[in-house]
Formats: sequence, structure tokens, C-alpha cells
Amino acid sequence: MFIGQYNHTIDEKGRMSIPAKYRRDLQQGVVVTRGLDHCLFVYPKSEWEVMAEKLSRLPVSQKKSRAFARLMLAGAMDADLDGQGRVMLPEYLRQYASVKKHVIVAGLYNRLEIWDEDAWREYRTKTELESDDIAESMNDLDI
Amino acid sequence: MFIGQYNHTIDEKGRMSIPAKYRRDLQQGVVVTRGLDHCLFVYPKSEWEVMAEKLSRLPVSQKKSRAFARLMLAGAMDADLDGQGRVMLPEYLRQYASVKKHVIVAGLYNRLEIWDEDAWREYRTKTELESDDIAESMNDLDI
DNA sequence: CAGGTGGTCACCACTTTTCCCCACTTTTAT
DNA sequence: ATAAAAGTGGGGAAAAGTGGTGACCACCTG
Repeated sequence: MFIGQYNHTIDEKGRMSIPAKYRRDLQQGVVVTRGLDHCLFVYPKSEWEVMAEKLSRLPVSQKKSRAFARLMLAGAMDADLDGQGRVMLPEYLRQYASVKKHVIVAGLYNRLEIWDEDAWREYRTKTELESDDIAESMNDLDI
Repeated sequence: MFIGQYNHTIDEKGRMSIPAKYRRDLQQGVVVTRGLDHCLFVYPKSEWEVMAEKLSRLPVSQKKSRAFARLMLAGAMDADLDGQGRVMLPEYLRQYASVKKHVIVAGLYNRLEIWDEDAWREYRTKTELESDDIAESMNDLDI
């Protein structure tokens, strides 16, 4: 279970170190994909495979299914941690999330999220203002 | 399982190198064919058999099925990787996908797709606008 | 039939990227 | 305060990507 948030940096080679607390659960490798709200999602391989299997069953004939599969599958990239517990983030993913050097790594139970530091701050202040609204909506989910 | 996306180039002889990660599953040879949305589909030979079988079962009486079968079956071409892991893309396929020099190779679980770089970028920005719709679709899949 | 032409294929060579390891700095824990 | 762990940066070896040359074959042409 991943929780918490960390400030990390991406070096000139596009590598980012995974918070030490998370590493044990990610030894088998990770899959990084384009996430929602322009951040990156990081799944342990085992979690990912369940999702990929679902995605593979979408009908090729449907336009929307193809678009969805292309976003998620073609957007995904599997990686292993190096000796220092880092992963390489390919150029196209860094661009998608517009991450430069300073990023936020957040734990969200079964996945991590990688945010550009500025985008994160912006998102946080925006949602804080709407937090009452958001809380109301959560009613529907038994929370 | 093919995932991820890569920038590759087609040389003057029409050859394109397959991303190294994919090669092991394509050693037995590939089938390249006209795909949907004006890109090319690349299947491992074994996957192609499954696909071709499905196509052969489409009702001959339906105009649209006939068109689809002709697109995929008549457009197909089988090829082997050369010593450097490349395939030769025949002229008529390059023309169909209007690929010139710079292409995107994307992994979509059981097939690859080859896109002209510009066409890909255009497609991405277009579908990005529909990302709300896409998020909805995730709901249907329990993701 | 000999020679020329065009195309394909296998192999070689150069460049770029990726991966692996070592080293230094900063933070955390004892 | 000291030791240990985590985060960060960089150098060098290896692999991948790309472009090119030359052998080989079929076909056309004089």
C-alpha cells in the first residue's frame, strides 16, 4: 500500500529515484503510463497486468476503444529499478506530464503518481477551494 | 505483451527497425497490414492466424464486412526481421499510412502500430480533447 | 547469349542511447 | 556525534538505431 508524498528530482538522463519506502513492492518492475489530469501513473507489474488484460479485450472495431487502448497501452512503458532504485522515464512521458526537474511522487494505495511540482501546487490550491463540493459528491460513494 | 511507443525512422530502402524490446516475440516473423485510422498493424505470425480466421468468418453478404476483409487480408504482407531486427515495408503500405521518414511505433498488447509522426501527433491531440469521454470509458471497465 | 539494370538481402560500420556501476552529498536514525 | 541509508550526479561499457556497401538474383535489352 502506497501512501505519502515526496519531493524528488529528475536528472539529466531522465531518471527518477523511487522513494525508498515503495521499493520493496516494486522490485518485480513497474509500468509507467499516461495518467489522468496530466500526471503519470506508476503501477507494480502485477497490478498492471490485470488492467492490460482488460484493455486487450476492447473491440478493435470501435473507434473509442481504439483511442482508449492507444492512450493507455501505447502510453505505457515497463521499467525495472536500477541499482540505486531509480527508473528511466522516456521523453514522451516526461513531455506528457510536462515534468522538468522537480517532481512530486505521491502514493495512492495501489499506484504512484508523478507530478510536475508546479502543476501539483496548482492542482492542490484549486481543489482545496472546491473541497466542500468534492466532499459532498463523495457521499454517493459511501465515504 | 507489447506496450510503449518509440520514435523510429524509415531509411531510403523502406526498412524500419523494430524496437528491441519487441523482437523476441517477433522472431517467428510478422505480418504487416493496413490498419484502421490509416496506420499499419503488425502482428506476430501466430496472432495473425487468429485474426485472419476471424476475418474469414465475416458475412460475405455485408458490404462493410467485405470492405473490411479486403482492407486487412488483401493488404497483408508477411516479412522476417533481418540481422539488425528490421523489416522491409513495401511501397503500397508506406503510401497507405503516408509514412515518410519519421514514424511512431506503438505497442498495443497483441499487435504493433506504425504511424506517420505527424499523423500520430494530430490523432493524439484530437483524442486528448475527448479525454473526458475516455475517462468515462474507464468507468465501464472497472479501472 | 552477354551485358546491363534494378531490386532484394546479408553484412559491415558509425552514431546515439541506454544501462550498470562508482562516488559524493544530504538526510535520517541510533 | 557518528553511522547508516537515501538521494543525486556522472563516467564508461554495452546495446540499439541508422546508414551504407557489396553480393546475388531475376529480368530486360542490344
